[in-house]
Amino acid sequence: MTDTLLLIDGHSLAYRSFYALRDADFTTTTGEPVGAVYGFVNTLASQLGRLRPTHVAAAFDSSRQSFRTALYPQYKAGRAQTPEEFKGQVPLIKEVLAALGIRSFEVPKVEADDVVATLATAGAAAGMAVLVLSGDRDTFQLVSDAVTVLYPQGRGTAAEMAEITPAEVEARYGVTPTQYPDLAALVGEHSDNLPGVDKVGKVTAAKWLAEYGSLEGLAAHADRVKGVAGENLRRHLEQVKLNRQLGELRRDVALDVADVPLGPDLAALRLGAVNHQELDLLFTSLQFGAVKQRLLRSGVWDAAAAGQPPAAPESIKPVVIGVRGMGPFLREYQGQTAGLEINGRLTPGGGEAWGVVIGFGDGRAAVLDATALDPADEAALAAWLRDPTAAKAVHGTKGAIQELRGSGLELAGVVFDTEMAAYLIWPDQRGYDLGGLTERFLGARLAEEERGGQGVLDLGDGPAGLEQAARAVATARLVEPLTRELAERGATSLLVELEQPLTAILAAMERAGVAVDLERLGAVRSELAGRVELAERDAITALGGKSVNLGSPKALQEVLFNDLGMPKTRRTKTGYSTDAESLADLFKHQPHPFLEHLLAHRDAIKLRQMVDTLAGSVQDDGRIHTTFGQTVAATGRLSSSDPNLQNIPTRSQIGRQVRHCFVVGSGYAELMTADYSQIEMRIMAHLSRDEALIASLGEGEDLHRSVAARVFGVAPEAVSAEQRSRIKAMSYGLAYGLSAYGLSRQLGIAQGEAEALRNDYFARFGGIRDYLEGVVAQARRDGYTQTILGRRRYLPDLGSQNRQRREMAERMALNAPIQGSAADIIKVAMLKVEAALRLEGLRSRLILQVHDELMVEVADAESPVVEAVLRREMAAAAQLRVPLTVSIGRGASWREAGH
DNA sequence: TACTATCCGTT
DNA sequence: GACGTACGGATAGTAT
Repeated sequence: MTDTLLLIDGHSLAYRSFYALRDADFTTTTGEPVGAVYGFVNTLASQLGRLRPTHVAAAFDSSRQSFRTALYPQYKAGRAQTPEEFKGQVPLIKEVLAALGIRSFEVPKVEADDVVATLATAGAAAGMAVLVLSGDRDTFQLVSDAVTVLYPQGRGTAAEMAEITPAEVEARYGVTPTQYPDLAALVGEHSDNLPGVDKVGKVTAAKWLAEYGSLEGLAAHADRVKGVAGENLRRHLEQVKLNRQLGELRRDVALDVADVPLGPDLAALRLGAVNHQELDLLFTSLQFGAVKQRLLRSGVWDAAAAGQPPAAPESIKPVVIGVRGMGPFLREYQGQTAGLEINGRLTPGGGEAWGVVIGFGDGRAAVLDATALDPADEAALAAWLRDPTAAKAVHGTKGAIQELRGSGLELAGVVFDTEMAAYLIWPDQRGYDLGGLTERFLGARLAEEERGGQGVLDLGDGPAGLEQAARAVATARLVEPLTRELAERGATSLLVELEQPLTAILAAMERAGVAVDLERLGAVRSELAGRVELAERDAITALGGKSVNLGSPKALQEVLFNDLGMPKTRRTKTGYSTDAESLADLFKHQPHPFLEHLLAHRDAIKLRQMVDTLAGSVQDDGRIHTTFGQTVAATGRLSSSDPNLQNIPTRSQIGRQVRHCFVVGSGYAELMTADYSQIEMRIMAHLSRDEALIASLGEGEDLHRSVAARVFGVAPEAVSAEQRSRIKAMSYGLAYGLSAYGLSRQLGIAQGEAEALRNDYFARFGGIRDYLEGVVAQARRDGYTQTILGRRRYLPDLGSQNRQRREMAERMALNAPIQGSAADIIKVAMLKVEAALRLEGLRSRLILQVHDELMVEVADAESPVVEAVLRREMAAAAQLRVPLTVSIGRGASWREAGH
């Protein structure tokens, strides 16, 4: 099988993509233009899939200056300036290529074409089939039996690629590829600012070359050429010779690939492993949702892997043993950490397990059908699973706990969660699939199921269960490299002492759930449904009977900006914004009743939908069981989903009615919530050591009033409501990296006024200013921010040339230590509270966490001691330079227990 | 059916 | 032209 080398003229392809998509307003939500990157990657994806190369490289121009401009300063003169939006995208393209394991070359003083020519020549000499992807006809001189140029036909990124073979060059130009530069020199190239011979096009040029063999031959006999064209030739001969010299591609460019006697080391260009982490990160920031799948679907990396054993990842092909051998098998590996993989399914607050796979680093695995074990085996398995001294590694412990628990099995002794470890290493990633970790850390791939089936496992040595077995083995093998990686980042104790112990608590909280009063929920629903109808009727009336889909931003734009002729609002990707803030602005200018009814409708319909979802989430036990995400939020917070119980309304009256539907369950006396008061400002005080802020956080003071008093230089009692609310917005804004502009908008004041407020604030709280400046500087230096427990967030964009990306990263740097430290603290508190509740032998249980708040379902008569536990343990979760204060609420519903 | 865009709830 | 973090989730609209 011949190796195929694909060479990409990066600049040419990127430029085409740029112009093809520049009018499409192809930007991220932060406004960064990414059309060229998108077009490039898509073209790459389709061409890789079609051409299936084994080796790939790309070349870029290093600058406009090259040996050609040195020879002929007017070379390519007159071309428009390279647009800035384009320049900014080239590094991104290179980053994508790098993540895909594709080398990019950029060599000073030569153009991308010369690099391509050098590699093409070397590839052909090495017996490879060479494909050159370029929109520059100069590359036609490279065409040979071994080298084919793929030349885009027409515009756009979906353009067909013509395959330029020697025959195709002949057909198009009537010359051989070797003669092509001679022809080009005669005809000239307008875009390169190279004038050709007047009256000479490709037909005449080809005729001459056929007659004299080459430009050299033609020049030697120029006097014999007849007609006006002949005269023009003689007059322009020097220019033609120069053209020829400039058009010749260099094939001897020194490249930073190890040179072997015959040229560059092409083995280095072989497709290898994709850096999924890097790629995911890039595509997330570029907001390329589906592009990765399209890319990887081409399968060339898989092909590369299969075709070349030494460099390619090997498959983990476990040796699967049968159930009968389980006992001896486990004894054999006593003391070693087992990889545990559960075959099962999750349900709200629980799950079920039907298969258990136990694998070890040496590649052997036991595949057990949990539903068909004989009693002795079942007891042995259950004992092993719950044995805290039998060390296990699991990818996603919480899921395993829930599935096993649903089948009556207890899990203990998990010493390492590979998913959690990966999260602590790269908290910004979207997900942490085991296959990706296996590739990244083991250079191997998971063996795939050979027969279609999930479901019940075959016993023993059949192919079924192979994938699970491979996953168990991979999990065991990942422990060592991940442990090393964690240690290097100082995250070992976060994993072992914080996150892993927390997992069991979260599992129990999910299992417990929150009781719901469905009757009450139904009443709220009715009220909301009434509001929806009323608002809809009123809205239509306000439009004079015209019916419109109030849920469609597009339809609303039509009504607002065309029918009603309202002034245009903030621009969005698809038109003009119709969000609540914009509508409020419109109402100020033009108080049309439609706007009010629209807002009322939106509120009501959203809430009604939320209520419906909640009602639908109530399980047979009358409770809602959320799922907590422990490896989702980049700052270290938990997330909640299916349903999300961390965004239940609390601000509006009707919203609080929804909270009133979450109630204490039967067998319990009341709900108790415990909030950290202003935890983010306390962390700010701790981290900044600002004396004034520390003083403002003294016992029993109203923080915002106290800060306002200091900023405005008045007594706390003299602070007006307005002053207090401005300072509150200012304080919280700071923790998020707020700008003067943002502050002015939020407070509805002039930007200058906001600026002045900010200056006053910092004049009194200089420590905060110094801290905030320092935190960004340090993050830029270290590459990451850190929380009080050493949780890191890596922010490579702090060094970005792109201002929007950089400023976004700066705000993340400001916020991550604060939000993340708060997350650390409440996680510690959860461990301490749980331990104390168990120690005191209480039946009360943690059931919810909402970032700075814990909810406990309190058993009869336990209320005082639970309150004491919450106050004591939450306050003791961290020793800051200011006290951690906790406020407690209690009642029969969340609303009553709330604050 | 899968994905993006917009909007909005919480902290 | 953008301009406060971190999420989950709904609907509408479009692409496949």
